[in-house]
Amino acid sequence: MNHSKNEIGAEENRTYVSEAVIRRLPRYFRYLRILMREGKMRVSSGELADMMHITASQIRQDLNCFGGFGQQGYGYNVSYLYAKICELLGVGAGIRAIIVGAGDLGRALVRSSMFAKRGVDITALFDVNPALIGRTVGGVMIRSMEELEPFCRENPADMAVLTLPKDQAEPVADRLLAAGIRGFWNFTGKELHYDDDEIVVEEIHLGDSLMSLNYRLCHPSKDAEKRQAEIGSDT
Amino acid sequence: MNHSKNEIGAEENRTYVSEAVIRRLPRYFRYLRILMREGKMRVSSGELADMMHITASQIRQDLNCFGGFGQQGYGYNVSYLYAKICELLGVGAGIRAIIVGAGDLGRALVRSSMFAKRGVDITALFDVNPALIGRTVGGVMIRSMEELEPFCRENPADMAVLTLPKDQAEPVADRLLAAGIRGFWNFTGKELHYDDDEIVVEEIHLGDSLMSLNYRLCHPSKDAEKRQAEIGSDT
DNA sequence: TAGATTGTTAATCGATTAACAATC
DNA sequence: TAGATTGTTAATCGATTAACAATC
Repeated sequence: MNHSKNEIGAEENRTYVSEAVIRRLPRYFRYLRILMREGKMRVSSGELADMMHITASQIRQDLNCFGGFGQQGYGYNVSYLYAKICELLGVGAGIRAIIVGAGDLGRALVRSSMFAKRGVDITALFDVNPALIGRTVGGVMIRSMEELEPFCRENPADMAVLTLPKDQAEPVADRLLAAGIRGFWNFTGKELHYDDDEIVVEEIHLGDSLMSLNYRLCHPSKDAEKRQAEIGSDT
Repeated sequence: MNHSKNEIGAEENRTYVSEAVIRRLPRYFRYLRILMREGKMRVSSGELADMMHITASQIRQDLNCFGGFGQQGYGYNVSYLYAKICELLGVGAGIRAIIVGAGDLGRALVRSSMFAKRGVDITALFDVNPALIGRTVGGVMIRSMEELEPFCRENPADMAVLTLPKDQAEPVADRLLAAGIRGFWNFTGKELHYDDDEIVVEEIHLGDSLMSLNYRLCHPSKDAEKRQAEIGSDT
């Protein structure tokens, strides 16, 4: 990723892009990949909508935030649209990340193909545990936390993946900010909030996700309740 | 969890509860725990709002979906409200889960304290890999995929955590549905969609989350851009 | 009682959907 | 040209915020 300037895209008529739209971009990315794998050349908003379980209107509206990627009467060219979405999502921008915390989760992440697939380069792993330091996981060396600042000076990173214990999240995030890191992928469960809108935080709260599932399991929708009752009276 | 009937709560004047509200409930759960740990007896919507970076109005609106948990002029009793939220989220309902896929992620999850903390009981792990079968991780035995149906017959589970390869997600989910499972915590990256609204799916798409972070790193907000430009001209 | 803070209604804001003219 | 499908505006829907009366 280019660290000296931040000019983007060129022609794009970027107005304000809502959070909701941003969250759908990776889904477009994934479904377009499926179409490419299937060898489809073109796709209409209607077809894509059926695949993705959203409306065609929403797709056209979303894509038009970034420019006219389609063609009237034809639809969208799959590989062209895919290329555009990749560009938007920074695939190929050479984004560099470090992982802080080499516990079960940190190690599972670095061993996965997730980062490579999306063009994110993991340059280092850090941990406090002396038993881990020096070991290599998924081709990445585990370093001491003392090396954090000197390493970042030599190898500027765009983001840090936080997979360390909750109580260390805030102090470590502060060190990372001081070391020039501007993005956090935060798995710690301790939410990070900054006023500065140059600092980007993506929270992954697995516990919250689990509980929302629990809620829906415990509180069936009215329709489901009704059906359940009918089954009950059948027996 | 009670498998024979699905009566809920009792007095609650449950109308429709939106997805947005459901997703905030686990946050209330977490922040109330913090207040309890600190020994606070009462909290006002304003105080809680400051902690959570949301508006007091939203908190009052949210909680009133489920009934009047507060008291005018006083605020909310922390432990009472916490108990109510726990009840809503099914903590203590004895929810039972199995994990399908004992790879890095499946093993990382079962070894974490996440499930225990939220009253979810992991009763089994399943995998196809003969080298893993019979081993115990986080106190849970890894079983063969052939045991899936017989095990579920003997030990009905409420949900399955899907941590297996993408291409197996759909066929395995179908087997689980046939075996009576109604909830999926889906880490596979292959989205599951069912018409039946008794079937609950919670998608965790780590790749999508990472990409949305990438997007925001590559596209600084207008404010941030302006500031960046000023810094640039200073040097 | 006076002060505080909820519960709840009304106003605002934003996101989704529908409709259709533009155009390939 | 006729048919298809986008780009875009307008209508609808839902969620958030503001306001204030109820009440502890």
